[in-house]
Amino acid sequence: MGTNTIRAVKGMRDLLPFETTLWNRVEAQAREVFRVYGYGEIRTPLVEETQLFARGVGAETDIVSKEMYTFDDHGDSLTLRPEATASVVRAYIEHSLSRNPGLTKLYYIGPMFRRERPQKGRYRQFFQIGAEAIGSDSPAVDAEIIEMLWDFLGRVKLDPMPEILLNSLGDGACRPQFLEALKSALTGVKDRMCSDCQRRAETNPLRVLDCKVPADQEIIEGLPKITEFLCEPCRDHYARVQEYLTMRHIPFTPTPRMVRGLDYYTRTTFEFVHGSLGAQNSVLGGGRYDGLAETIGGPRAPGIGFSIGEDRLINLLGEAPAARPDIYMVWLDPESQKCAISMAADLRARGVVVEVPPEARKMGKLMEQASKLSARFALIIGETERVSARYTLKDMSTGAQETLSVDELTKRFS
RNA sequence: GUGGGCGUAGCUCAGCUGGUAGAGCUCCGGAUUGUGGUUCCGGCUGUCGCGGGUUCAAAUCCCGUCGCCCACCCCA
Repeated sequence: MGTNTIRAVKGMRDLLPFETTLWNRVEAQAREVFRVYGYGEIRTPLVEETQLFARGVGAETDIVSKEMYTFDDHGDSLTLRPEATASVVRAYIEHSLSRNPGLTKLYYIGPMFRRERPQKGRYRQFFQIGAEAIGSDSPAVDAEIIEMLWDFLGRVKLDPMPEILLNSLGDGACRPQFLEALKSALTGVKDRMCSDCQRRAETNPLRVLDCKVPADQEIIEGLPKITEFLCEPCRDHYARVQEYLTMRHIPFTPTPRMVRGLDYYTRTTFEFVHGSLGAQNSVLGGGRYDGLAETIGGPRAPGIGFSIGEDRLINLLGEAPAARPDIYMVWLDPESQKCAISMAADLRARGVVVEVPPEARKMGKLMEQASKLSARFALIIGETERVSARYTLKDMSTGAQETLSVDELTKRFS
């Protein structure tokens, strides 16, 4: 690798064929699950007005305050989307989707951008598969969306399945009271906590609950819990989400200490965590955002959604078997090449994976290539085959050969 | 933004206390001008990340820098 070689920019990577087969499989599975749950695909722009994220996601969040790719476009401040929920809700408002009958259920698959220091399972361009159900605040919607995720992860055969952490963050009526209680409790104990927590106590008290420093755990145990402060409607909502999940036999762990990094979350929040992901153990996260639409200037539109870290999910799934040709065309002279080309066209039209070598080579080399590419069969086409109109099909794993007419051959592979 | 580890061939890596670069795999060719996977023979590829310093001499020691990885912060 020379010094002047141009390489992919930091935190962004190429996905090569041996990886994309698995990516495509996962995405196809996601689309199928979304389809049967009644979700339609939405494709929003990768670039939005910076204000959308500043107001939607929250100006004080880490994402907005220090991780966005923002640039000036002839006087307009634009940014590469760091997440998709704000865009989807923006589109929901812009196109008056609330006029459609029933819930608006949308899904998306695509790249997001955050300028963070890369590490395992964290990239500056990363992919998310997500969905949003907008237009209802019913707890049944919360449970169904989690069911859909559980269904999806089962279908892609994630093993073991992740742990579902569940919490409620309350709403505008009760969360402020909890925050007050938390802040006043912290003033008494923060001096005995780690330096990060002392800082968080000021900037983002909720995050203190999420601290992993062992020495702080006992103190955190003694802090107020959000669930003790939920107002009646929020308490009821949370209880019913749990009932609906239990009814569906979906295991979950109520986790009052789990908080989320985006400002728009209200009530239900959840996170699916997996042990073998390193420090970035969250495979997906989501929650309810009953106030988001209003925050970005629309009508009230309660909603709930999630986003799956596709890079992380893929990480957990291992590797897909390599693609291999069904037939490698071993042609031996120019006339046979023509023959190989036209037979390949017929076979490919039937979905058979056919490889036609581009240049004339010795038969031994061609067989060697067929073998190296793990072709299932080699089809030998030479003068002998042409004059008899019967072609030699060799099974590469057993070495058995047989001669077939074109008709027999197509029948064999249809 | 902060900390730690690591940068030698396409890949995995060796190279001890400084003497100016190697192995395996891959790739290409031949043994084998109509038969591969085994075997044998031959061959290609490196500014030893980059820059500077010490030295008669640096892949090796020192400084700086860049990159990658992991962790922190935070999060998908």
